[in-house]
Amino acid sequence: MQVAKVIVDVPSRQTNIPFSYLIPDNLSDSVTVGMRVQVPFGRRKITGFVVELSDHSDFDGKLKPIEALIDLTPVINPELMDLAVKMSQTTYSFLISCLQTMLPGGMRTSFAKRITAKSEQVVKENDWLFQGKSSVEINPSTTAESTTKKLLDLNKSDEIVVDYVLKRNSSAIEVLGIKATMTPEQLDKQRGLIRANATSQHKLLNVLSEQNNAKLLQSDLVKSGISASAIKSAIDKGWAKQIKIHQNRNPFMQPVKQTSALKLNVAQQNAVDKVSLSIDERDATRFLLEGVTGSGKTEVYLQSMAHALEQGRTALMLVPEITLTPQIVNRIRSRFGDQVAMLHSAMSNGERFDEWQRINRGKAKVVVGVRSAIFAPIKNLGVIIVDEEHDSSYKQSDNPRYQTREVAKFRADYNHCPVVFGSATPSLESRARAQKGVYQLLSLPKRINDQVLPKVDVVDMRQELKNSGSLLSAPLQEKITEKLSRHEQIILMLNRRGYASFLMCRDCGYVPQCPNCDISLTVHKNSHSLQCHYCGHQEPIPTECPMCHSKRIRNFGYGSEQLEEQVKELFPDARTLRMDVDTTRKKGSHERIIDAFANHEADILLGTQMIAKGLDFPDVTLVGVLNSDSALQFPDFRSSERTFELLTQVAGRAGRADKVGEVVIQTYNPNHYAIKFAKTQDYEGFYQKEMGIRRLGKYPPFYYTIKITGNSKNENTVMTRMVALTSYLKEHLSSKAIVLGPTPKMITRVNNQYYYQIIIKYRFEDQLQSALNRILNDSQKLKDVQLSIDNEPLDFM
DNA sequence: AGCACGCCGACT
DNA sequence: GTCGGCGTGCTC
Repeated sequence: MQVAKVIVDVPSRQTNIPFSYLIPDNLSDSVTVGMRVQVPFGRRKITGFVVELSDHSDFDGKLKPIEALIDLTPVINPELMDLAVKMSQTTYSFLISCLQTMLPGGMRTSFAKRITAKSEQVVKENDWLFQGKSSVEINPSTTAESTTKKLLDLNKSDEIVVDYVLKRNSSAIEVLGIKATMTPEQLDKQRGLIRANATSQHKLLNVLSEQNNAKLLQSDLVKSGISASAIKSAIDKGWAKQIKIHQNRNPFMQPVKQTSALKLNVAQQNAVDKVSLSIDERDATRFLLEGVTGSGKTEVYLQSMAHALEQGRTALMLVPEITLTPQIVNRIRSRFGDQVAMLHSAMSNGERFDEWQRINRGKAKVVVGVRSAIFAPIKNLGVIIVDEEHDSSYKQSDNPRYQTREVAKFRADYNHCPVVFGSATPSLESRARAQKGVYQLLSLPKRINDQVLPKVDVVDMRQELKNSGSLLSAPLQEKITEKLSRHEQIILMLNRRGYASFLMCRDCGYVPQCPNCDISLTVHKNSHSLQCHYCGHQEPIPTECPMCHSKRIRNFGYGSEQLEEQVKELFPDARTLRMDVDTTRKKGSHERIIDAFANHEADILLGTQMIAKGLDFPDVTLVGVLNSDSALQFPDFRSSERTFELLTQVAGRAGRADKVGEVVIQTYNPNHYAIKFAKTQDYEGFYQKEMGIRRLGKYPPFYYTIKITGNSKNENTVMTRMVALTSYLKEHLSSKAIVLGPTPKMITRVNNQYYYQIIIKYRFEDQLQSALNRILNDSQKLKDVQLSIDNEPLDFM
């Protein structure tokens, strides 16, 4: 008997165990661990991952056979299989979720329900469903309840057959395009029929007649300034027809010039030597590479990776979400050429699938990517680089809540290779480990070419408030004027957390709240609506106060939109660019804004955090942080660390070329240590001070932490359950463990669900994992409260 | 998560 | 009497 143990694609606690299936004879040679299979499960058909092959099963019932193979080669290799199991244990999440997150998005398969009528009569009677066809496909997750009921009836009366068809939503390599249907002569005549000022349509006519036989990509046309509506009207007017183009995807836009290794300074050379030695000796040393912006960390990464390749091994480099710009990728590709594969969230599903496939086939020797790239199926790793290791995007915020740094260590152990964690402002956890000798510390103390650090001014906004109340302090305004007159560029950053603009009645103080959540609604000017950032609720902006009917209901607080308005008022001649979630929502718009600013199409770039990181504009000589301390307002133990990090990062943006940069930090807490150390760019000073505070507060890195969140639509139910959990935990953990709570979350109600949390702080608790698993299992039965566990949460909020 | 079975209220 | 509400439990 040949049996495959399968983890089925049903994310629930009861199905979080392998199910046994018979391997039919025709598949007996092909089924391997790590492949996905199609199996019957109850009445349904679903996908699953083969996790083990065996000659027997412990299940007493009758085994069903595997129906089909989805993959011809394993998609999860043995290393990743081990990792998935370990990860599901440490993150308290389902094994199936871990396996799924390892695959590139778009490779997920799902089943569509196919409804087939048993007779012509049935088709006719149910035109709402069949619309003349004898068989239709239905997506189970988007089917309305009323439809489901009707289908059930039809099924009962034996009028239809329901089965399932596999839907593979990967690699849709088809993109929209158009092709001319008229000859150039005919197109010429069309010119007379459209308005002279319809520039977009004229342009399109030119392109159509010049490239009369070509298949034109819609995205290329839009890029060259032809509007989508012009394309649409071209199709309507019969100039061209819409076609689907099979595109050979290549995520790298242009070819890059080959570059070679740069000369290293003493500290850099030392770092490269240490890492190389560790690669040669195949030991899984963890390095912490600490060096300020401009100290040449990237060159150390590149030469370490080059060394791994020389030894016939491979390299994996991780960068934070927003830092993975074409600039960075090109720098890596210029060194390693076509052996580089890139995995980035801004790529399309299809592009990522292609890159993943190249890696899985062993065609790529270097992988560069964001968080999820840590699961790239690259074999024979020689070195792993985690750049900006403190960055919060390395922790996944939903299940499985893994920390990329920890996954990197697992893979390093498995491959016997070193990991290099690099940062100008390392996380306290990593820096403390370096202190204890768990990580090996490598320092790059000097900036390349002995560039001077920018000059940082701190402006006390409490004084400024008395004077004007403007967002921009007088000293900052002066500096902006000065830089503008010299045609130098400026970056203004607004830390938007908690500073979104809301509506308030000037007469009675009423602030519109979200009906589903405990939070005020945010004003969105461009869509002219009030929106809730937590549940997505939208409503129109009222013209009068619903409470007191006053007309004096106005914006309050500052968003980047308000900032832009104010800047335009104060500096009418300056050209501004805004970069925030609103202006970067569309794919590629992020790059477009960066390029535009780099090309001096604007004098002032303003926006939120995302402009702080990784960008390199040599002509920026002034950076202003308008509300540097808004993070400090948050009651969270990491708020100082975040503030310091952010300010240090932004300061690094100013004056990287020959010009000395200036930084203006506006704050209401000029005496806060995070601000003071940021002013002098003194990471080590900050580290010492912050460690003292963490020790006193029994926070990480002195204690490990776990956050348990519970939610329910009834506030009392969650509260009682969480109180019970707290006493259970106190009973089952040692007296040294600290169990805090339960406390309502800062925003207690979201989407009409009430959220409460418990924090556990501990050092050594061997009973913890089993206690938490028991809690999760029990909560399966009592499903009035939803529980989720976050191991080493980023915040306690 | 689905999907079915099963046990109690308001209706042709 | 039955249709249908959703609580409970299983899926190899």
